[in-house]
Amino acid sequence: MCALVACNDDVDLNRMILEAATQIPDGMVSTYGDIAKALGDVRASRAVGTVLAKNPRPFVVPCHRVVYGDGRTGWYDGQGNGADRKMDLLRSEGLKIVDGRVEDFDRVRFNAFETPSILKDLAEEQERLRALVVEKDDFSNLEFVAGLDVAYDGVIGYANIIKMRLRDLKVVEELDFSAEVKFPYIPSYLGYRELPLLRHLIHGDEGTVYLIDGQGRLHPRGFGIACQVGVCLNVPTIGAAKSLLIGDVEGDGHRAPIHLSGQLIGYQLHPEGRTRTYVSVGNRISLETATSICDGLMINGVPEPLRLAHIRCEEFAKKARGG
DNA sequence: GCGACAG
DNA sequence: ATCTTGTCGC
Repeated sequence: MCALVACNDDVDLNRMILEAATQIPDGMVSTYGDIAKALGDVRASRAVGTVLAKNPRPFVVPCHRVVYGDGRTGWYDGQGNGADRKMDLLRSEGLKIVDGRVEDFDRVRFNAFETPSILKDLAEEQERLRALVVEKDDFSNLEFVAGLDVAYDGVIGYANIIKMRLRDLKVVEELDFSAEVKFPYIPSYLGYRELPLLRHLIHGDEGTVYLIDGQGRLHPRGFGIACQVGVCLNVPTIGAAKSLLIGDVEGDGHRAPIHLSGQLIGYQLHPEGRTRTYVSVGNRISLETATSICDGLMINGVPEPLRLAHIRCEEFAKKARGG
């Protein structure tokens, strides 16, 4: 009997980024990339900037001490404003700023962060769980497809699931769930941002395959969000994304193969005159079945359950805001 | 100038 | 993903 597989889906990376920034002492600076590296992946540097730009506690969290990699001080409020304010604050802490750059950058650059290398841990977890992905049809009496999507309003994520009967595409179930999201968007770590929401909408109904808005095996570590949802909740899943994260498309046909390090990992679906959809295995399904199912759902240019879930979670977010 | 990466 | 005026096209 295959049980659910645990993964770190409750990481508060926003908090960890702010906590790292508080470690920069008065009179020193660091960079967005330095913090990202300390957290385990330099590719999170944009996310570090995004989170610090929305710093809820200025001064308590000295985000003004975080500058660009070349020593330019940059903006203060994340809206393209406050460059002078940031330079004044740094000067008041004893730093020299010339032409918008920190003087003696190397000498005042703090890099002794004490923080878990969390992103490295998560990437290793993805590599480990990837071995648990089942790439063959593992379900009986497939009767329903459920599409999931998430919309955002500030720190809150609004998730929705639309379940349809495959036979006639009739919507048979719909569910909402919202909660605070504590993990920023970082390419290749999307599952850690959205699984905490999606898990409340998935109950492993018999005869149901789940369509996830994002990649499955078409991922740098072969473990995109569709795999993570599938393995961690032990359900059949398909990854269907609107753009490519990795992989090479062969031609631009209606159903073009996508290769990753020489292996056939996905298909591009490209209906005439419409946008492309990139399909790959999430879990407990074969690539051929996953692709055929998606193909049959492209009645409005994108897989219909995802289109409806997208509309619904945006309405959900708007309504919750009071609009 | 090169590379640029799901939502 | 979200921020957003006017503009283009079915």
